[in-house]
Amino acid sequence: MTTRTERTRLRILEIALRLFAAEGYDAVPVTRIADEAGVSHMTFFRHFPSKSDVVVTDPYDPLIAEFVRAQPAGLSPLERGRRGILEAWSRIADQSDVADDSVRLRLGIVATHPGLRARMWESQQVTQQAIAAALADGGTDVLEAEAVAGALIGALTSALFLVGAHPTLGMGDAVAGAMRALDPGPQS
Amino acid sequence: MTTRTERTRLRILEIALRLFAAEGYDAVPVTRIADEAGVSHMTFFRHFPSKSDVVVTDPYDPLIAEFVRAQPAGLSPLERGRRGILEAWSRIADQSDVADDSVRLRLGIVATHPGLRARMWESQQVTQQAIAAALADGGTDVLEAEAVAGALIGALTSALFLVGAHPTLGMGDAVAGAMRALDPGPQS
DNA sequence: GCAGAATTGTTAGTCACTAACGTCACGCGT
DNA sequence: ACGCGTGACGTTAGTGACTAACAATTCTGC
Repeated sequence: MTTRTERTRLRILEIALRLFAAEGYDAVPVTRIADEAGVSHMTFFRHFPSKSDVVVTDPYDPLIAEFVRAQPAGLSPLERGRRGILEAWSRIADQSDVADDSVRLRLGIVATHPGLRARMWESQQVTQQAIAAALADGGTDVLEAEAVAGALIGALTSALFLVGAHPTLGMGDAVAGAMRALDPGPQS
Repeated sequence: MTTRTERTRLRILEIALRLFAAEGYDAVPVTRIADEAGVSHMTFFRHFPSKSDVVVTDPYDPLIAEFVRAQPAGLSPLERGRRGILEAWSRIADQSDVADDSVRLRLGIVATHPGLRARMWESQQVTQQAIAAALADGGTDVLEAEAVAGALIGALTSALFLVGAHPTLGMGDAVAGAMRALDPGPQS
């Protein structure tokens, strides 16, 4: 049951992504997208609070934080975060359609544009804060929780940008590789 | 020998920071800053390419990458990065004046503003890329180098935001704490 | 003091985004 | 099937960041 709102939103989104990919993000004004979608620029902004949201929005679940919270308290904060993200990813990868072409297309657009990279990082901050809160609730002190969460999101974000820049790199491999890079290896 | 350019730049900077701190970043238009500094808005933009540069610019040296590169090749990439940043920081802290009040003031303004946080992260990306390149030159594969660099900058950035939000937290302590959070501890 | 160079000002314009308010069409109940 | 209320959409007018082109000013070396 697709409502009218969803249809309009999707139409705007597809046209915008096509134009951005073809002509470049900065070269395409919002009015152009609105025109080609047969709507006014106001309608565009009602569906996407800002131009960049078209390309940056995907609900990278605060569900990640739940998986972090679920890790055994005996582990170091970094290790809890690592494993939480890995588990969350495998859960997400199951219900596929996340690794679909639209995501890759968006990552491709974002990866080449510093301002959009920053916007994407900004959008990940809610996840980062959720992870930090999960760790801090587990008794980790605030500075360490914040630093670990920042590191995890930083590594993850870098990996996703690589995916956008490298058509041959799979998202699953990238995420797994990023988390492996933070693996301390066997502890003494 | 302070040139005219430097004087004008400094005047704009001081007035802008004062206004931002007093009334909020979004509430102060560029024209207002220009007026109070006795210049036109064009002069503002000639000294600061964008409004946010006033608050986000400080040359957090690509010197960091040199210290990373200088770490022994036997260590893991993460460990090389950790130690490189720690050494770079101690070197920077020596020639003081980095930890001065202006930096804290700017961090305070940035920390409360999501868009500015993103801009600051964006400005750290040149350092991140330099670190990634340093690691990749040392034989680390690209994904791991990129992920580690992202993690380091992510942790560092989070720590700096905490400094901005917490007047009692010292910058040195924050940086040290952030790096400690990524310490794998004694390896087996 | 004067020529040339660097710095700044003026003006006019583009684009992202917002507020207020009017209008129309969709889909719901009857 | 048909009206009617609500939500989706349009229009207009405006603000603020930022740029280009060119004119005017101040500064500096000689």
